Amino acid sequence: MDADAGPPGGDDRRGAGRRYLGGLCGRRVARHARFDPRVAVRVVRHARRIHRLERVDPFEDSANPGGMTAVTRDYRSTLNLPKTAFPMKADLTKREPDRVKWWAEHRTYEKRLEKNKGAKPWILHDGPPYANGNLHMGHFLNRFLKDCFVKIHLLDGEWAAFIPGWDMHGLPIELETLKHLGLDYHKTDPIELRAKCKERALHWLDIQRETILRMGCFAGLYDDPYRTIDPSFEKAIVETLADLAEKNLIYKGLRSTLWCIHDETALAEAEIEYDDHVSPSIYVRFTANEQQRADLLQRCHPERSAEGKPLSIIIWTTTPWTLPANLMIALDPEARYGLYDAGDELVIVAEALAKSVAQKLGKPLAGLAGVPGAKLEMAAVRHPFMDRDSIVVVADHVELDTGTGAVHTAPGHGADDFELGVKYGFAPLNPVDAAGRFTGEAGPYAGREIFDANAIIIDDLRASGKLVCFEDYTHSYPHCWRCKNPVIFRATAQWFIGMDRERLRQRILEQIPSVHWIPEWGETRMAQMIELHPEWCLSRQRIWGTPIPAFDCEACNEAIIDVQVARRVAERFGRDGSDVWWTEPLESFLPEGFACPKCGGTRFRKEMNIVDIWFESGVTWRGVLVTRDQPFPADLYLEGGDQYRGWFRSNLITSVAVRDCAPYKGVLSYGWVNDAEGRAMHKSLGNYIGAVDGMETYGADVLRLWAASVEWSSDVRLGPKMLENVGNVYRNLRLRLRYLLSVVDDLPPNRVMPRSAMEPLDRLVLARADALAKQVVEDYRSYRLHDAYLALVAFDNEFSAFYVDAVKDRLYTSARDADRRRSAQSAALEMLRTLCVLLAPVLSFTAEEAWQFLPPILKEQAASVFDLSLPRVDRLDEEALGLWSELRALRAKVASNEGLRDYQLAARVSVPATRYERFAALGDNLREALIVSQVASLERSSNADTELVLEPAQGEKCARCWKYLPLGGDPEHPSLCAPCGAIVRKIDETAA
RNA sequence: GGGCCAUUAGCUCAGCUGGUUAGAGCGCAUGCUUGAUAAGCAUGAGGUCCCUGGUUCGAUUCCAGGAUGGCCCA
Repeated sequence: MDADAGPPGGDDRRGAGRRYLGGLCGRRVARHARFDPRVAVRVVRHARRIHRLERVDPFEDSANPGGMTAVTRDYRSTLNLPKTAFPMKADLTKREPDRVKWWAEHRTYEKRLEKNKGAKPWILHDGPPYANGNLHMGHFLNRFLKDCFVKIHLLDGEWAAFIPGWDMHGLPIELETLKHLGLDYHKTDPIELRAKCKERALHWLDIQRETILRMGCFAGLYDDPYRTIDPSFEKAIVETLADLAEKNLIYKGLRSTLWCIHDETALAEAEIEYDDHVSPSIYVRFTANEQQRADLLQRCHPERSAEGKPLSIIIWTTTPWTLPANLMIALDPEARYGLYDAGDELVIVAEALAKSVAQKLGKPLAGLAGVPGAKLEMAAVRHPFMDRDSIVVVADHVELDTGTGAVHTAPGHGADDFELGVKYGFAPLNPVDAAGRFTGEAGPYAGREIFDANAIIIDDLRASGKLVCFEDYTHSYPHCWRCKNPVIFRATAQWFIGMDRERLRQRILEQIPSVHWIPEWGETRMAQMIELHPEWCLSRQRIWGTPIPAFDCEACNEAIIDVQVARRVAERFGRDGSDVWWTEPLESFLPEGFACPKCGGTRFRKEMNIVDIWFESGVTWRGVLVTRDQPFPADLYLEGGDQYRGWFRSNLITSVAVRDCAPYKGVLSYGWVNDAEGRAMHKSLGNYIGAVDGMETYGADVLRLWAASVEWSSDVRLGPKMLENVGNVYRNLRLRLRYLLSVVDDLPPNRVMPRSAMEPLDRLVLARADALAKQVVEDYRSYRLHDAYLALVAFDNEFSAFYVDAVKDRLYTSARDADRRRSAQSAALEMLRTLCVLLAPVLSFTAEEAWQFLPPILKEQAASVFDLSLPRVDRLDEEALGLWSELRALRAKVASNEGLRDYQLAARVSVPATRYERFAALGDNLREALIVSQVASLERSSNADTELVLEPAQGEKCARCWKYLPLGGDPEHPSLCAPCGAIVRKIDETAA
């Protein structure tokens, strides 16, 4: 027996193909004709096709040895070929906008939510995007993920009420508005500016909402979003402030705050960006007077006499303008500091840095003595140009890798410095005004702009001999996130949340482990964020925001935030909005007879600071979940990883402060969207893809599929090549849906068969589909979108190449209403439902489109794909799954057999008896699955336990079904096999 | 500079607690089909598992150090 027996003439066919193409390859055509290479490949394939149609098929010849290819009747019209109006070409950019309208008109989301009413709630609480500017692909990912998970939970039968929102106050909008309208901040009436800001923010909200809807996010949701400018939201903000005041967590105090002299406002940590900046780096002598010199020498106990040389502590700074505010010099208490003879002077610096200081001095240093920094505490030297002393203190933030180990300390101009000032009892000296000019306290520099003063101070130091050295120094320096100018530290009176009052920080840390963090490292990340959180500065000196409901006593200047007053203000804002703070007199918010709790005064000044917008978005749990009667805490917060420091943190702090409970049960974070090379996208780099551009180029569904195809728990990449890649996968998925639609097209509802009545192979494929559904649903429920994507694509492939290819014969050649055909169609219908519902959360547009092309009578109650439910598969049919994979392996073996390859219908396959028996239950479906004409069992006695035997099928090729069978049973149809003959006869009779 | 994350085929990704020839989809090449047809099927070529050490009988996997990129912070 010749197992390699293939159809005769095979070699000729290959030869013919090769001759015709003459080595032409797609890319060469492309270069020549200057088209898209993919188009060129199609051109080549088309050329081959034409060629083959014209040539004589040697296969046909061999089937009819006599060469009598009698041109018989064309039986094609008697087949049940697939048919559907579902277009092959997606035309997403054209069709998607219509679908958006369709969903809105059909109120698809509202209806589904209504249907799920009373079910278990699942609340994804929306972190508000900032209503300023167009949306980028990071926003796309954000919106897609939220939409996708909301849809998953809706399809899973839960009450997934999602309330989207916008963050609408704040400096960026205020600045954008001023710029857009060409207004001068100082000359604009606050109420007018606030009105303009509101208008501007609403303008951006509309644009962003439009974009989000275009993404396929459920319409209807967006009719009534929450907005931080809503009176009800402002009320929640002020109520929270009142609660914080009641709980002793809010206070006004002088603090060294990050301050932008350009925008004239204090900045929160979150409003700072670090960027390289060139600063003047100077080493400066702080020289002791006679008495101080004696004290220092006594502390050091030099072995040799120090004679009469002047003694200085040398400090290093990169901010000369802070020198007028210098009050102290900080040393590391444990590190050793040396007293050195530099020839004509004595200097004190850290021993570890003496070498580098010697270089700066340009003189060798000879050690005279060494002591730990602690020994010098409370010693003093003279300020280089102000008429006062600078006191030596110790601190553990002193670094010993740069500078001199003696740190210039100005409590008015640095966080560490401030803390030290508090510790040693120095009130911060702040000789700089809001606009960055020196005040009278800066002595000779009064009136100068601080950065301009750097050069003058350096010149003066040089002239007075206090300057050791000066050079440019490039380092990472904090900048204002808005205006990009370098910021400074400046001590001002601000409102704070006391992170360390009432064990707040500790209480927050205690809540963190009870939250489900995805990925897991989110837990340590958040703990870190809380541990590192400094006192939270709440106040901002701008007007586009919610006022802090406080006031100062005119008599004693006491800053007052009174719980009862704050609650009255909250009520009032809830009715009329926060403009009333500007339009109404303070008295209208005070209860009758209110007096200063400190001095009894009755005249007050309104606090005109507004609250940090991070605080506003930080109370969305209250402004949305509580205000709109949603369950608290929410099931999930879902944002980019940058929000551990932002919204995840701000909500956690305020919620624990007020309710002693995290506002979320789970937190899911995703990574950054970078370009194809993994670099951050920037408009200036030209690698930026806007959300609207992306959708107009590729279609929202392709972008949605992209988002599911990448592993977004860490950073993801996005570029044209990837989107083309995903586009191909999209096309495959679409065409499989299309094929299924074309199969079920003529299936009458009363002929839809239950699984139990189906052909064995159809039951197997549905068992496999169950396994898919089970996995995908589990993945969906645990937010593993990417795993679901992989499973769907893999199944899609397996399904198409194995099952569909096999079942075509049954679908096309059976009698139209034969049970064996209706069985395959019923399986296809079930498959279609399963695939549509599984794909709907991701490919919302395409799944809905496919569903709408299903014959209405087969849709049952589901007007939209979102009326379906995710399959609930409790138990898998393991036996069927085992059989399925064995069958696939057998088929692969048959199909990959050299010689037989590609000509399977011409073959008869004999399989080992044990195998054959294994598949006995499949009946004729075994032959069908192998796509051969005949299957037989090998004799038990043969030792071919693992071998297949392949031989030419007996009989001839039926002109209708193409299987090899005995022909000619019916004289009227000599080229047909018996079953085909009977079917054609019946068709002819009906037609007649 | 510090914390965290990532690095597997041209691209996107699998690879469970260490164990034979590291897998999938897309792309590419070749062949088949022309009854899913601007489609379908089959086969194949692609890998220094980022690098260097260490632990181990054995490392893509564990440990340490480094490189590159990213986020967050200084």
